[in-house]
Amino acid sequence: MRHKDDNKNQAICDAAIELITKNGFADTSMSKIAKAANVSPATIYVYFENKEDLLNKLYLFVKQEMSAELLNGVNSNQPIEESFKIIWNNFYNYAVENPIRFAFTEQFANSPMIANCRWESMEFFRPLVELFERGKQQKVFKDISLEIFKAFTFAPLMGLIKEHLNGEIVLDKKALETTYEIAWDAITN
Amino acid sequence: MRHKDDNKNQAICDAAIELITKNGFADTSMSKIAKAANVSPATIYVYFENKEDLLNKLYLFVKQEMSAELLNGVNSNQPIEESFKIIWNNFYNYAVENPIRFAFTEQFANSPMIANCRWESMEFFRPLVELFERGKQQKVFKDISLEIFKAFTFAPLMGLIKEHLNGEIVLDKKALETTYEIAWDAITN
Amino acid sequence: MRHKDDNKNQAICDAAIELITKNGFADTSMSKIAKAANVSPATIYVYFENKEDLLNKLYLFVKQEMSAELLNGVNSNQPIEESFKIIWNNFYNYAVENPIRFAFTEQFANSPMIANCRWESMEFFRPLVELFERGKQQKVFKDISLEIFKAFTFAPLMGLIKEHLNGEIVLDKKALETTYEIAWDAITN
Amino acid sequence: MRHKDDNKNQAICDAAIELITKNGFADTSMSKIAKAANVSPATIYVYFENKEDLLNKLYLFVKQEMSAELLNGVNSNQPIEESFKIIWNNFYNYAVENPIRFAFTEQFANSPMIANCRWESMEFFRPLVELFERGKQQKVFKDISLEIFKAFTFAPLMGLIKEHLNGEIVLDKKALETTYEIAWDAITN
DNA sequence: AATGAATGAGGATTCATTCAT
DNA sequence: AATGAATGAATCCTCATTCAT
Repeated sequence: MRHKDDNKNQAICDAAIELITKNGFADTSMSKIAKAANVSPATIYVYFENKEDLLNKLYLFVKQEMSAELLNGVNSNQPIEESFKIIWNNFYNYAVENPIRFAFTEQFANSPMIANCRWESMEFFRPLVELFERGKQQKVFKDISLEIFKAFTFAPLMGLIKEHLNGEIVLDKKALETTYEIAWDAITN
Repeated sequence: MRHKDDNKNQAICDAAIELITKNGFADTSMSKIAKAANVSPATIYVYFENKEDLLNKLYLFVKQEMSAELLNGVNSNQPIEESFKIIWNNFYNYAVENPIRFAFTEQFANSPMIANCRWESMEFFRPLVELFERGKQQKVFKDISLEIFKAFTFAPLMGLIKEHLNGEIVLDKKALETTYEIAWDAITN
Repeated sequence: MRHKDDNKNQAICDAAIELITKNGFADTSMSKIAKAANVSPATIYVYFENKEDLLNKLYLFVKQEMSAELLNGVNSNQPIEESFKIIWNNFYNYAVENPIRFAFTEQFANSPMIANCRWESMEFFRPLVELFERGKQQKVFKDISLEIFKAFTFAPLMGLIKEHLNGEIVLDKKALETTYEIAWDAITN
Repeated sequence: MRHKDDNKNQAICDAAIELITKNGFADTSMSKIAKAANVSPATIYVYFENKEDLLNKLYLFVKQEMSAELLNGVNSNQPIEESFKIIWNNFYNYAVENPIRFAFTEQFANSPMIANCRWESMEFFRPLVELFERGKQQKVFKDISLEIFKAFTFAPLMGLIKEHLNGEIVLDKKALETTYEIAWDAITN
């Protein structure tokens, strides 16, 4: 018996993410993924039940990876603002260093495929939610809902990053700092 | 020569938007659109060159319709804030009253299909851009770029509306007001 | 608008029946049928919903055709025996002249695909059932069920015809006559 | 060298027969057989050369088993009629107690897969043929061919059993007796 | 203008089989 | 002997589009 080849699995995932990001869901077929991954179409079905399963696992995988990067350097002994700023920069860095994966999650999140798969319900985003709660308790953050919090922190950041990656604007460190300040003011007392 | 039938055109557009929003691009074929519009597949090609053309025209059509609604009641003699607030509420009302069209544009905007089709380059969004410029000149708005302006006004609002339409939160008039205030503070001096 | 081409329909049916008879269900794919019928695979789906639909319609079509041939020359004013003998010979002639269609129905009838599709429930076989009932009333036939009647008339005949068509035996007019007499004796008082 | 495992062989055969009977040849793949037999697909190829080999061996295996049951209690010192009646009842009992295997052989026999595999050529059915010859010599049976003999004995019986197993009729001991009498009369002087 | 028929190309998935352990 | 991984070929079917009317 052969054992499953982790390289193959990774090759399939990478190929799928890249193709989807470049050409969209509609134009990304299992055969194309297979070809890009240098694998037989049938082999994909050794690792994933079907296309939907592949897509879902892909999304979860990237989100998980992203969340790990996001929380890099964060701990609960830091002042709220320090943690927040680290996350803010981590987010920017992850997106800029992994533009394809970032674009992939954005496209995925806005498709009807995973309407029911909420951000904060994911285990690996919990630390972020807890940070927010702690900030509220410490009266650092305004008394607003998590959703409004996100709406004035990550939503603007993500929008700007998208435009940056599309080449529509340049979001350099300085612009990032400006944006950070506006966001911070918007959510703090 | 007979005239093209506006009803048919409209039926095709409506069917396409609804199907795409409900099932995604990948599951929306020309035949399905035709069937949903009570029209022959061949008929679609009387009104649109091909699928890509249909999709693009669809997007432009909805965006145009949306922009008209957005500016409803706005004129350049009003104070900046009044105009802005009207637009803010128009946006909310349009999205809530046309959830399918709103979801359609969101899905479309995040797909690679129209990466090169910028918002403010569209003729019909010009009044909004002009309002922003006027606000900056009058020192009402901070001296920030249009993109940052959007990032702290429409981006948060759209995110919250999406969650509202998905049933994840309730964005009532009161919550809308709260959000408005945060946004207004974020972009004004 | 083009109108449906009866030749195409017929070509598909003929090709399907021939392939199935020659190679069996398992080896008869839609593409092979299409190729044999000189038609695109997609064209089959203009005439039939899917493979199952094609197969069922095929079976009904052949059975109907067969029943029409069977009753050729039969009328309710004839003596029972005359009618019966005509049907007997019609059956033989049909099978010998249409060996492929005959083999097709036999293969089909013994597959689990149409377990629920009973012979005599088909409208077009009714006259045969009625002949049997009349014969019983007139005390020509024994007082047995329709199933037993079939078991000693058509079942033996079909079995022998199959062997004849397979080249295992020769069922000439004389042997047919012998068989007829045994069958007739078996079911009559 | 380890021995081949008879349990595995049996499990594969049973699974194959059941699946084919339930779903037909077309829907019975090697993987499905393997899964149903709790065995790896590759394991099947330890016991059988390929799919065709498996199917043929399956058919022969069941036929052999069946013939052994058929002749149970028969010996050449009995009167012809006694032997015949025993076989008749054995047949019925086998079919009713092994409906799946019985249905399997029927389906198989009517498919083009084994068109060339004649009944009486099989070694294990020889005693039955010999009984027939002896009956003819003793002038018990009519002077008819083996095929006609079968046509009025086993063919009717098999047809009725099939309908019985399909739930279309009830073939109880009494009906079986009636049928037996008709058959016996049909083939005896 | 409008349309159902027609189609080659391609969709997702499963096939029978072999490989490497 | 036994097996899960691996696969090219084939499965059914749908696609975007064009044709003929």
